[in-house]
Amino acid sequence: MITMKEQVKVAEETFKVLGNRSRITILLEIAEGEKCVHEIADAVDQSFSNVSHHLKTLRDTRLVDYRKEGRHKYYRILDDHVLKILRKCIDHAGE
Amino acid sequence: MITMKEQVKVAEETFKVLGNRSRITILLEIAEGEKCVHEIADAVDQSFSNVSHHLKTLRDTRLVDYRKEGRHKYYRILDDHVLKILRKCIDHAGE
DNA sequence: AGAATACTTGAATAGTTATTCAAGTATTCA
DNA sequence: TGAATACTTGAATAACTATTCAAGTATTCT
Repeated sequence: MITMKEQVKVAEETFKVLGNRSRITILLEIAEGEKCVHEIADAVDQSFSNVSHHLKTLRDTRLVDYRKEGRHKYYRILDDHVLKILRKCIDHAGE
Repeated sequence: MITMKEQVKVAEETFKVLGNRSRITILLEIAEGEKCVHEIADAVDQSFSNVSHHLKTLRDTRLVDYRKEGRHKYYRILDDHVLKILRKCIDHAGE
């Protein structure tokens, strides 16, 4: 049984992760279809290394996942619910 | 017409505000019904001043609003949509 | 008017986070 | 095996954020 306090903590962490423009952009990019790291870095126009760091954050919070193929890692959304929340918030911003 | 980039920026700001345990707790507290600052401070067990600072952040992002009555300020939720998103995320955390 | 209550604000500081750079690992290809 | 590609990681640092403390404003009460 998870307590309310723990739930709030998890929610806080999720919002912290979403509260960053680079990570939002990365998530929206991956949501289009799985992409490898340099494709993501190109799309979001950020350094390779920085994107890799953000991907680690997104992995650690189980928002994304990847599939290894040769020397590439194809990232994809793992938490559809959080993606929905992200999209809702973006839509809400456009009112 | 608001651009996608601007929408992402607004969403980022909203998530930043939500990505803090004190502010989440304050929002949930106010959502129960309007409360004045010292009631909120008692309920969330934080210093008066700190709560006031957080309320400023919540006001600035138009998530809360207040009604003045004598020397009290009764705070209430202004953005129900964001409250819904918060609740969804908390519920999601409890799975 | 003066004291008390309710709240805000600004400055200081301690802690956190984002970004860059340089070095590391893993896999493929010649 | 060695070079190249794809990605990760750690350390350094710069920027940002949360919290506290002290001082400020506004309103009420006597």
